[in-house]
Formats: sequence, structure tokens, C-alpha cells
Amino acid sequence: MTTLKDVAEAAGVSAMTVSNVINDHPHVRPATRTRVLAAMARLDYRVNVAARNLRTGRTGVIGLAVPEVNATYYGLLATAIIAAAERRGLRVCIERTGARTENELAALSRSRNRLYDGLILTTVGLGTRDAQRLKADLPVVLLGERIFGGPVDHVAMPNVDASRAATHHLIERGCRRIAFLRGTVGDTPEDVDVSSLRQAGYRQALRDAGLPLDASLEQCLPSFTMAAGAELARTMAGERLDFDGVFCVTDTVAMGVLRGLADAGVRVPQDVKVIGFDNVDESAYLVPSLSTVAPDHTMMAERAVDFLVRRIENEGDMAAPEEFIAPYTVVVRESTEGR
Amino acid sequence: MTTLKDVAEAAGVSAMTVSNVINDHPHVRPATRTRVLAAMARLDYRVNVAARNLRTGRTGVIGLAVPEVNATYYGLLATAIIAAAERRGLRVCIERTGARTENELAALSRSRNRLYDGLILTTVGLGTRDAQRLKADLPVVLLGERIFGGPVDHVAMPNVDASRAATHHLIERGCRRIAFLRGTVGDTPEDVDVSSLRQAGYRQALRDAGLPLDASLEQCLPSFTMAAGAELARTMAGERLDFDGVFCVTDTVAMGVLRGLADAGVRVPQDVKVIGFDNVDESAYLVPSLSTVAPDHTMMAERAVDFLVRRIENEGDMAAPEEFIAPYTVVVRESTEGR
DNA sequence: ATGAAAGCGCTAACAT
DNA sequence: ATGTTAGCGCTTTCAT
Repeated sequence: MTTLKDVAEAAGVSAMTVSNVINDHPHVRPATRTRVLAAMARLDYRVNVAARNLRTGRTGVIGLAVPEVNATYYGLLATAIIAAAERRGLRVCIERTGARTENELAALSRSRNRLYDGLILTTVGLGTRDAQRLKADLPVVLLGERIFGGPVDHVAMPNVDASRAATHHLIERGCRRIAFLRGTVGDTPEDVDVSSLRQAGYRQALRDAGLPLDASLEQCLPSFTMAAGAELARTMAGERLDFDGVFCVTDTVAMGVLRGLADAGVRVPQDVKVIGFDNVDESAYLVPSLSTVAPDHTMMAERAVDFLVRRIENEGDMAAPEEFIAPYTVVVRESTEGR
Repeated sequence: MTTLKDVAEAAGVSAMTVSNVINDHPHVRPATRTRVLAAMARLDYRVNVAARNLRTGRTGVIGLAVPEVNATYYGLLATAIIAAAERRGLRVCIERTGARTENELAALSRSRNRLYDGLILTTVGLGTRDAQRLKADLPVVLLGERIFGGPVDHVAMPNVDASRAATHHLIERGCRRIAFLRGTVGDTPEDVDVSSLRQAGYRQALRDAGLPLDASLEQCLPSFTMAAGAELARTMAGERLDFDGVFCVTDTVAMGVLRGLADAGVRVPQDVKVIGFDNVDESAYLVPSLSTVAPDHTMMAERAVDFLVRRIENEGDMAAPEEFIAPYTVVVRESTEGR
């Protein structure tokens, strides 16, 4: 393995000069620089990031901890974050937490091992009561809906507004008995999550339209998976629950619902209209294609990386944590066609 | 930041003893161990991986470089690899290459920066002519179909056999004019890739059944995306190409094809039967659900990690590179129903 | 413009 | 069973 010292010897200079060349310091004579660069190329030299990090405390790598790596939504998000980080000269390492609180905390503390300059944490397990534990000694940006007003910068979706818009869209298209498929909703107001926030938007839209809230239309999923969506849709149809629209907490769930309704012989959009949330790539290609709410993922990623870079670069500066809520659009496709 | 030295002082022992406790060395008196562990907990100590790595050359982290992180197939694979690595006490960092040759090489050389103990590289850009460049000075396992007989351990899919089986399945179900949708196929025999290998299987099956090869039935995709699949399917239907079955190079392409055929008013499976390759999670939930070939991803992941761990642990040992081809099954669903 | 010295936090090798 | 010494590869500081 070639070290900086080897290069220095080969180029007939000191290690310091090589270091200065590598880090683009001024005050290196062009001739010297050329000689050093040649030696580096000849010896196929690569900096040892561990050694550099030991001195500088920087690795040029940020971590991205997500619940799942085979969930299409997180793939979408990760791609946007990688692109945003790349523009700022940073690498991204993705790690999986399995949506478990302990792993989310582990991701935090392991990142402190200084393999990362900062961490973007997508949390689904941690809640408001864990907010203080986010105060790690490395920069952290929170991506998600579980903790608001926490001690770190935070990027979130426009859950309530977008859900109201999605539900409103179904109402506009003539739906009167709209089901909402969601995860469990906590009892206390501090327990925020995608389900409770999107439920609030759903209820607002119904209220705004003068439609009654019907508890039987709010159905609970064991997980945000296609399997759970399909199963629940089949059950709802089998029990002859009267509904003409479905707002699903995520597109993945909606994909399952489309399948489940097909199994039950329910036609979409003629009998029941369906709308999801996320606008994952697949949604446009389903048959019928899936209407959905599209948060601006690119902007979310940009802001998350911006927040992180700012904290990384101004280490001491304890500016108050910021919050960013992304804009959204309603994407109308076949699953809510007709009226 | 708490260092090992701080812990040593707090516990009234030397740094070495703390190190021995951390690394579970024998010859530490239980009482001492307890005292050290208490000090570690009290001071909230974390090892500095960079420093440890600088000494030992190990990080406990392996890299996984994939073309895309929002491709459902790689998500599936990554999940399996993370699970396999976890069982062996290793962390996994996922990086995106964007399917570009230069980035795949960059992933290799960056990993040499010693952030990783080894790298699992899923290559689609590198070819046989680049095989020698894989001989990095860190352990590498190749996952993919582009290079066979290269200088490193290699895990691949049963492309030819599985494709023959998929095509055979369509024939069994009564198809006689079976289209094959694939990427570009190289001119020289060294240019292997998923398209050329799966094409070989497709042709074998037709030959075995005594069906003619028809060049017009082998169609080329600009990329392995839903968009490309949908577009091509619409074109084929629009040009009144006569076909009653489609074998798609991946499930993702097949998803697009299902959509494109629906756009063209072609019914699946009544008018045309469709089969894919990969068995991604979505395939079971499409309408119609997608028949496909399912390589054993779990086994692929296990072997890839096994290969890598073996190389990491026996650094000097230059055993000949091994190759592992995963087994597969044909999963029959609605898209090839009836006859 | 270049170099020498020191040390980041840790552990292998060798004492004791 | 525990401690001492030395050094991994790099950069910060200060000198020349």
C-alpha cells in the first residue's frame, strides 16, 4: 500500500508538501506540484481516509439511515439525497434500521464512531419522548413525521394539507363514503406519525365538505405493505363495507389495495376510487394507474443535505433547529377517473 | 469526546487494559473488567473506528455498490445482503454507482481508502476487458453477469437455464410467437450480460420446442425501466406485431409491458401472456399478477458475504476465485394463466 | 515555498 | 493480569 511518505520520497519532497498538493493548498510551486502529482499517479496513491479522519475529524461521508432498503419510497428518497450530497462533494452511505427504535438509536451512536460527518435519520420508531436522545455529538437531520420541535433540524412532508387535498380530490370526483387506511394512531397528542397527521387531513376534508365522520371507514393496517393493503381491501369488500373511495396512507399500501379490490371483483375507478401518498415510480405504471399525492422529494433531499452541511461546517454554532415542510401536488391518474 | 485514555484514568488502569476489555481479550480479572465497563458506561465511551482502523486495518464494515438504489431489485438484494452480513457481525454501507463504468471503478478504488474491509460490487458497466481491474488490494466479490472467470469470487444468476425455463413455460401455456424484450447485446462472445445470457436461454427453449427464431420478436430496450417496457409494448402492439407471449429481461420491464399492453387494449393473459425475471415484491400484487423467474436471492446474498468474509479473514491466502450460480424456480401467476 | 516535529486514538508486541 | 513502548498515515503548527 502506497503512503504519502512513499510519494514524498519518490518526488524528492517532504510529506508535508505532498499533503499540501493533495489538499490544494496555495504556496506550492507549480513545478513541485507537477512532480508530486506525477509521483502520485505513478505509485497509484490513494489517501487513507481513516488516517486523515483521525487528524481532521472529517470523512467526507454522510450516513443515511432508513427503515428499509427494499421499500420503493426510501429508494426514491435515497436517490434524491445521494444526488444532493454529490453536488456538495459528499458521499452517502445507506444503512438499514429495520424500523426498530433500538436500531435507529444504534445508527446514531455508531455514526458517532466518526465514520460519518453527519447523519440523516429517517425515523419511524423514535417518538417525541425520544427527542432529546437525538442530541448526538455529530450533526443530525431528522427526516420524518414522528418528532416535531425536537433538538435537531427537521425535514417533513406536508402531511395534513396534502391528505386534505387528496381526500378533497376524491370528494370532488363524487365519492361520499371515503375509507382511510392507516397504521395505528397513538392516544396522546404527542404521538405524531404519518397515520395521525394524514388522518387529521382526511377528517378536515370530510368536515369541510359537510360529510359525516364514520369510524368504520377508518381502517387500521398492521404494516405499510402491499400484503397488508391487499388483505384489508379484501376484508372490507367481503364484509360489504359501504365505501366508494379509499385514501391510502402510502402508495405501497394502495398497490396492495388495488390488488385486493381486484380479487374481490370491485372495479377501480368505476365502483371505488383510490388515491395514495408518495408518488413512487410504480404508481404511474399500475393498471389502473394510481392517483397520489406527490411531495417534492428533490426539495426535501436538498434541504436535508443543506441543513446537515451547515451544521457540519459550523460546528460550534448552536443556531436554533430549523424545520422544512416540502410542497406537494396532487397527481391525478386513472384510479380516480370519472365522477 | 471521551477517549480510551479517559476511561483508563477514570478506572485507574492503563489504556491497554481498557482495550483488552473492549476486545474481549482473556486475562482480564473480572473485578477489573467490571470497573472498566462501569467507567465506559459512565463516560459514555465509544470506540473511534478510524483510530482502530488505522491500527488494525479493519473497520467491520463492508461496502455494497449497486447501480441504483431505487430499483426494487437491488433493494431486494441489498436487504438479503444486509441480513447475511449482520449474521457475521458486519455492517453494510450501500453506495450507488449509477450504472456507470467509471463509478464502478471509483467504488473500487475508494473502498481501498480503507473505509471498508471488503466490497460487493454489482456491475453492469464493467465487462470482460475490465476484469483485471477488479484485482484491487481489498477483497472484492462480484455480483452480476458481466464478467465470468475473472480474478475475484463471483455470484451469478442461473440466467440461461432460468430463461429457458421461463420461455418453456410460455410454450407450455400455448404461446407460439414469443417476444423477448432485452437490452443491447454485444457483438463479441466476451460481451456477456443479462441480455445475451437470457437471450441464449430464450433461443434454446424455442429450438427445443421446434419453434422458429424470428428476429422481429427480439426487441431491444433503451433501459431496464418501466417506462422503456411500456413504450416498447405500445409500439409492438401499434405496429401489429404478431405475438402471443412476452418474456421480459426483468420484472421491472415486465411491469411497464403490462401497462403498455393495457394502453394498447391487449388483454393479459387472454391475448398475450407475459413473464418476467427476478420476482420482485411488486410482481405478486400487480393486476394481473406477474409470472416470473425467482432466483434464490437469500442464497446469493449468503454466498456473496461468505466469499467476502473468507477473503477478508485469510488475507494472504490466494485461493483460486470461486463462482456460485444460484438456483431458481418459476413462479406461475395470472399473467400466464389459461392456455 | 518547503520542512520538522508532534500527535490524533488506538492496539500489537513485548515487558513485567 | 497488567503496563510500556512504539507507530499506523495523516495534518496542524511552527520554523526556516
